[in-house]
Amino acid sequence: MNKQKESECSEAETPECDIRPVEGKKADEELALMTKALGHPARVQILRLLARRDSCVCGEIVDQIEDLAQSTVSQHLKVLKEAGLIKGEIEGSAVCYCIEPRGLRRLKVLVAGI
Amino acid sequence: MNKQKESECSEAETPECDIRPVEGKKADEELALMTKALGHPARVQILRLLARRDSCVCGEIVDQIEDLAQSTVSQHLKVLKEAGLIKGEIEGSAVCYCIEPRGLRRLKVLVAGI
DNA sequence: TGTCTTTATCGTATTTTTACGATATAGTGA
DNA sequence: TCACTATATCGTAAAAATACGATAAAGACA
Repeated sequence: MNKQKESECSEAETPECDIRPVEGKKADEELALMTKALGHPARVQILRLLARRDSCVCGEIVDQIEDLAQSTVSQHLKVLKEAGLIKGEIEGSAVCYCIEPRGLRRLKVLVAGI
Repeated sequence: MNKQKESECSEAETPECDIRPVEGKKADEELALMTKALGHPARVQILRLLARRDSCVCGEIVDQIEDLAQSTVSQHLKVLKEAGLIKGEIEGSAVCYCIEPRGLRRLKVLVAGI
């Protein structure tokens, strides 16, 4: 059984990352990395799951992603984390995942800028 | 040497595709397919190349993508085409590629809707 | 302490992606 | 007709992604 603790996601973000260029070689690579990370149905589902909440999700992600083993979901979480789209914080015995607002915002800006 | 013919991209689009849902399993798969297609620096570069123009680009794409063989670029174009993000029209002896406005718009809507 | 829960990591098999050179296809123009 | 050009496709090799079960790690709690 999974508990759900509602821990805070830090929503106060410094806007430094939002003023980087939205095109050029560097931006191309950045956008490619982020879209590649999002390029799997399970990862889209996870990102949506987290984006819909104000708070982090602790220990119920595996249950919500259908038909995938725990280790596989963990791997998908890692991909999203490495792309800077989500973050995971150890919260007692569980790990709480939430959106990395800067990363998601950056993705949206880059896609909108195409 | 590559010629560049400036052929028209049809910009008048029926908006049917813009009123589909932006979340749910179907939308997740759609978004995953599109972002996966975009998840490579060369393909981001190609999409940007085409998005910056009003017209199609005939036969100079390979030159602009550095360090990749012609056959590889052709493969990347195919991936983008299959994802509905670009289209290619045979224009005399050359093939002209341009943005598929509906597809790109759909991608933007889906990403913005996360 | 020992056991349970939760999540990450490892090892591995399978599939997919990426990239290339070679070749096919189809139009252009001498 | 015969080259020449532009693009796609084929065959193939190497790398990366995907998924799983098994196991490790670390906290919770009796």
